[in-house]
Amino acid sequence: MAETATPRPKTPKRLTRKEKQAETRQRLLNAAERVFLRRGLQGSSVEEIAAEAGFTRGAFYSNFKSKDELFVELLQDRVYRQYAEMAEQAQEQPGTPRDRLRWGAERLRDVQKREEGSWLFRLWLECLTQAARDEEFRELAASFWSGNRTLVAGQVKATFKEVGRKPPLPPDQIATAMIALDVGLAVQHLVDPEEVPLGAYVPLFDLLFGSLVDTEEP
Amino acid sequence: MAETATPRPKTPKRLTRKEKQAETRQRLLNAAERVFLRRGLQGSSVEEIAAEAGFTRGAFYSNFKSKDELFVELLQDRVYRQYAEMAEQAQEQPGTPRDRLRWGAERLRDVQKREEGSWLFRLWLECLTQAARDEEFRELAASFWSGNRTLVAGQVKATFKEVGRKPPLPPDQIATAMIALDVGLAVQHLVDPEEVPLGAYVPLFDLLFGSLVDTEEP
DNA sequence: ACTCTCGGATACAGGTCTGTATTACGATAC
DNA sequence: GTATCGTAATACAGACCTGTATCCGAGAGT
Repeated sequence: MAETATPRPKTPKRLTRKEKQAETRQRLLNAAERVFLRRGLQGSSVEEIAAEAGFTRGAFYSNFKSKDELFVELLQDRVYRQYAEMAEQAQEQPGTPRDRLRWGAERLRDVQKREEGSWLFRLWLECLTQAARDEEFRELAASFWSGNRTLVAGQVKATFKEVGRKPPLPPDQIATAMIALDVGLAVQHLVDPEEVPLGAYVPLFDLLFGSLVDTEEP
Repeated sequence: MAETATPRPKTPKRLTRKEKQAETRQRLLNAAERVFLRRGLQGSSVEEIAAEAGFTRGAFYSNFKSKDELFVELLQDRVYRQYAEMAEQAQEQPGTPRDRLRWGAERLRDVQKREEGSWLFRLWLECLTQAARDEEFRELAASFWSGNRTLVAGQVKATFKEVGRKPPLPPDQIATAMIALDVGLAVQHLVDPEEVPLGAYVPLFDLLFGSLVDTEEP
């Protein structure tokens, strides 16, 4: 019904071919995520990924150059989407600096709580391990965290300005510490969810960073 | 010539056979460490490990049941040795609680600085990634960190008692945070040594945890 | 309708890995 | 000196994986 209503005679459905391929690509990416999670990056075979998506290797190789390439694309897609979203919302949070800090901690906690976020974290771990040996992956990880750090550092700086205090350390070092706490808690929670519950996120962020941004000195 | 000089007729050199095998084992472990570091856990083959040690697969299989078993033994051996040493020394550190905190941060930093420690950390990462998918590895990692956490928590508790203050959060949560900071900094440093230098360790630990244990409130 | 194109399937060549089963050789014991 | 024992070497069977090269069939253009 939509076709006849289209006024343009030139491109009624011209994308069908491309669209179909794009869908294949997406199915491969989704399948790859599942396979990577259960086999690891090195442990996954192109064959299994293709099969999981309902294709053969032929489809894979006509869409991607290699397994690594697919992995990088997958990770960038997923991670940037999630973080961009969070960064956006952070800007417009109301309340005192400390409130905003707690809000941020809650969000980081929720990311781990949601299955989707936990998957993502595991993929990151995969990337990290590869990064320990492989320059290309190291740069990927570095550029991602560098961007993140800059972002957080910006917020830290702005916050100190807002409360009219001088940061006790360079903002990017404080940002590094916040990221470190996030990563470190996530790692420990992954390994031992009982002993390191996600509930630890908020009180710890509040305890360690809260006093830095309080308007009042105790 | 040495034989005739031996006074004991019963056990002149009875261990030679066993000792030799023990050496083979050690050589395999050392070789495995090197191979794991350049290929990863999954990426390493039994063949390569054996070859690196100057043996064939035959030697491997008559000493270990599987690659995973060897890995676990390797990691436990290396890690426990290092941490045990540090924990021991920590007990007998002089100075104020804050001094001891800084000393601890310096030690954690130095572990990453020394090549040996950085290797160890990479092996841990390998284990961690495996732990994301494999129950057995998860338990290994969990038990290790659990022990560590208990240890640190004990120190935290004692320190608060010493300065006569009540911990703002349960000691084991604070311990979790300290471990998290260590892990998180190490990870970031691994990926991007320029942006996250090891020099950040001491000031950050001091900033975040120092005020908790000061005898004087500001 | 008639080709042309290209996404995906299939077949193939070559390589690597694991684990076991058998063997050889050197050290111990008698 | 000879028999024994056990460590490590070797041979082998089976599985799996990667890339490439080739083929087929369904949209797209005319």
